[in-house]
Amino acid sequence: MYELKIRDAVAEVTGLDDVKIGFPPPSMRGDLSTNAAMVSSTDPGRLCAALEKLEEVESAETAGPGFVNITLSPGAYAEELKLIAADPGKYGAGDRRGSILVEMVSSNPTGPLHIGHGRGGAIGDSLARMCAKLGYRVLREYYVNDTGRQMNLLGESIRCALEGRTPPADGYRGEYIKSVADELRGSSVDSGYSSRAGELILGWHLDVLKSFRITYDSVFRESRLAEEALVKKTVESLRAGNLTYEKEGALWFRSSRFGDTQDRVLRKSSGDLTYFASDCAYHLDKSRRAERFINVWGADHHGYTPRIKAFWEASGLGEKELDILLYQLVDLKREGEKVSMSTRQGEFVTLQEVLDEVGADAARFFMLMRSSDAPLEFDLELARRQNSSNPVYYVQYSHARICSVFAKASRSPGELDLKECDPGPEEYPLIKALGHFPYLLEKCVDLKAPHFMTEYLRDVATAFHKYYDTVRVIGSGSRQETRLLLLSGVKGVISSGLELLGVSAPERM
RNA sequence: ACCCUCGUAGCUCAAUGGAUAGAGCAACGGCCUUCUAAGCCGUAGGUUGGGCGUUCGAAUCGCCCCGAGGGUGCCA
Repeated sequence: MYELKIRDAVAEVTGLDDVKIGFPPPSMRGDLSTNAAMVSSTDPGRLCAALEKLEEVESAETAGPGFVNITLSPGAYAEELKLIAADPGKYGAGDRRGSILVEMVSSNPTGPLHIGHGRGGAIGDSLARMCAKLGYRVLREYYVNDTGRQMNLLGESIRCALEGRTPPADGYRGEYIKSVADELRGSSVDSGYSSRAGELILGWHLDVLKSFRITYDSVFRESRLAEEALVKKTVESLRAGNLTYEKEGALWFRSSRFGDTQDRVLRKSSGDLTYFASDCAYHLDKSRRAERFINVWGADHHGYTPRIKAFWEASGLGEKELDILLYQLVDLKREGEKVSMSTRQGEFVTLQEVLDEVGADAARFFMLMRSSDAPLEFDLELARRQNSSNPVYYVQYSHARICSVFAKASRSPGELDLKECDPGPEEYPLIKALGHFPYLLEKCVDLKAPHFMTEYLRDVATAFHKYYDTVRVIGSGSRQETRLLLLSGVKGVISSGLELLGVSAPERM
């Protein structure tokens, strides 16, 4: 954890609270670099002197326009490797406190999940895994809109399918409607088919997500809000707080006072409460279940975020962090051709179909390779290809190669002798790659950007493959134990990293 | 019309205001008698859409223009 230690030392000297540690360009001397002296107008010489007091630092020098470049001591490498090899699964784990609730996917149960839902799930779940690794208590929640117009339409569409009639013009069609209808044939229809159908489809969703390695701690149904009169209560409390007004027969929330572009209707002139009112009630209820919140939403909802944030502020919840993480939609391609994604016609490619075709490993890795801000091009052919053009195999292959070395050496990572740990310059670059893991993990969580992990794992895999190519492990005499320890460390970081992405680390390929 | 996101190598994309803008794929040329060649090494590829500004320093921040996608309901 030398990177974190050095970062904290730099923070102390410069007084900055967001110190960035980077790597100097390859042509320059030094293993780590910081611009903190420039940014904080600290005398770089003073920073160098302070850093050189650390046992992890061999030397520190000023370079360029005021960067401080740090050269690590041999002891830093040895200690880091011992730390990793002693308990690879625990390396990078943090002791952060508090609870985080991650809401993700939350699809209406009116049709199958598609690839876009998968992206939201992959981002949310991986972020949740990373938060948990840093020590937070994490809750994954699924919010289900199981009431309202769309659900009524679903019920109506099922009824039509059962009675052999054509569905309403704006109703749902497609093979899955027939499947649902078949399941419900002959069951009681006292309250229509919508609620039974919704539960059935919700079950499918949770099953697909499970095979996508996403499981939930809670499923919150919108219908519960009505049952417990929570929407009414929420609206009443806004009204009592003088945050609403009546206009043209409707009740409006003064969201524009809290940063929204306009006020929003809570109760229509028809007397019905809006979907927004339900969502407020849901967020109010949810706010009691954790200290911090992350909503993972498709970018098509971005216009909706100011009003929810406005409600959050208006309800006095501003001290609890609510992050709405938006992700751009997915362009599905097959051999370079865009795959049609029309929704109501039932022609879209479902998440299940993608999983059947490329497997959960490739699907998760691909969806996490890009920044959430960028649209994702998902090429089914590439994801399915079992060769070097597929990046997920590159990372997994490094893990399999290591397992193979241990098998060949008839040793196992758990039985190595830490006292034999004595890395030299050949090992340094690879240890340095491993040593970046704790810092990178914090970066992923703090920037809510799990895609950094995919890039990092490719870097580690590259460092490993280079090492493997030039350094012989088995039969290297007195060096062998150190090298096995290093491989054990690489194996640990790769499998931890893949685990955080929800991707398997195969022992053989 | 307004708002949001994006525009970086032939393609897909990285880069939390830093140093000579980096990877992968595709192309070309090398490396298996040795722990998995799903690997490694090398070559080539750029006016970061265009312009003006802010500053020690801009792909990143501001303004204008061009282009792509999304959003703007008393729908859910």
